[in-house]
Amino acid sequence: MLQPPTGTRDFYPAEYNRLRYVTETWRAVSVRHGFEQIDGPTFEHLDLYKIKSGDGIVSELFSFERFGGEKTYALRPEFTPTLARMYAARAGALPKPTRWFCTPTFFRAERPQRGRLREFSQWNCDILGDDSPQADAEIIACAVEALRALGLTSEHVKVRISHRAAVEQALVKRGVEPAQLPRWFTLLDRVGKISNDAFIDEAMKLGMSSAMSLQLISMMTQATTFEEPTTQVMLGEETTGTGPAYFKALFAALEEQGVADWCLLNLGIVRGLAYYTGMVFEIHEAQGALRAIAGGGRYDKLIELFGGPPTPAVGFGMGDVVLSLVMEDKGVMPTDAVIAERLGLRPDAVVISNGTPEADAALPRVLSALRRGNLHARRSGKATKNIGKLLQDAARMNARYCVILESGSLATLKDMATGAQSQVPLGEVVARIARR
RNA sequence: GUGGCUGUAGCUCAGUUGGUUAGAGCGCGAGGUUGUGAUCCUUGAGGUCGCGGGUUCGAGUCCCGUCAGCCACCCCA
Repeated sequence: MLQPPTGTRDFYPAEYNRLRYVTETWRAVSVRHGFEQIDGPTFEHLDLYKIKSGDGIVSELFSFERFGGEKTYALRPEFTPTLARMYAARAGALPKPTRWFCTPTFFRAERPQRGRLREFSQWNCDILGDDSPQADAEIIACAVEALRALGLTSEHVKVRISHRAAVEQALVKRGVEPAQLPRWFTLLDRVGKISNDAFIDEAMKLGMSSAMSLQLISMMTQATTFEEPTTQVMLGEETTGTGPAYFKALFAALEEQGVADWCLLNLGIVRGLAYYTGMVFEIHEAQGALRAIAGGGRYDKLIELFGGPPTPAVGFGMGDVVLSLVMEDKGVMPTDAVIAERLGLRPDAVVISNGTPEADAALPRVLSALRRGNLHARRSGKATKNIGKLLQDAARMNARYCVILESGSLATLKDMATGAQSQVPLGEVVARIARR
């Protein structure tokens, strides 16, 4: 049997509904938070992705040339370059701030694993043209509210927040030269993955004492709430100037938006490469299982890099794969029937015949009258004339009503939830089932 | 991309030290009984045992390769 390509998924109806449940929740939450939906091409010029990520990105992409063509394209592995390109092209005409979201599919040529596929859906939410801590908090709150809407709680998942300036400050304070900072960020990203001894070895090669390194490890691995004294001490000690003031404002805004209890300060969240300029965050399962559900932060230099005007920006991405796994692990993924109902897919009526020629003849007419009346109407695909089995089929379809045709003019209308039945002339069936 | 584990029906799994036409439950289809979602009875379809080689008189079972899934690296935009 032919298999789908590595790391891709077939979506049969139940799986497709689960995906839609997630993506439609993303969309609804985005709209409620004042974001407008956009989209771009599924593939871009390969060079677009080198601008932000360098040549090293190429091996992670699905890139291709058209037969006989000369240009090299790549399936989109992320949205930010497209967003930056689109924003830069019309920056002068766009409102400040601009709030955009999208929920498309992306493609990465990585080796698949649990929670990591080669094709996935990802929600992106960005605020462009607003450099305030309130904007940072709104971005975090929007991500959290989607998780809340999907049934997750602050017990299930945690937002871990860091700030590049705070981490840089901590490094500089321990004698690190600014030119060495990129190498340090790479090393800090490995805290927890390599042993403390291995970390200290590497740190000593970069010229830091083991005592200082231990302090650093401790700071990077602590995840504390904002109220905790250690947090205040850490922020007071490790950051200067706007640092403590920034976090105070951020936390106040998170508090105002009712998501502060989901959030922790964890300076160990470095978020890989260098285009983040300020606050960075990741959302993880509370015990640290799986990969990040979402990640994002502030990238104030990126729009310029893509040829636009200087524009502060903050945003995040949230993929469907890890999120769905966490929802299933936490038992908050609704049943197929509940999802179908929430998506508006529950049949209003299933029409069945009692097997007489008159009723059989009336069935198609009743069915199409219901459909013309803007109702979701089905018939059973079963060949049997057994009323019990046909009702069972209607129950399986989770229909609101079953219309049992008794003759060419009369039907029994059964409310499938209550079991209540009544006799109804065929001409009144649509009106009786119509929702008010 | 590197290394390891796994692979029997749509799903969950049986399948003796290699031995006849590879099984079960659920699900799916058809029929029967009861004019009401249940129960029960009968019955059908669906597998070249992931795929391809090899060893053997004989391979679902052993070996190699390959593909896919999972795990650890890597990466995480």
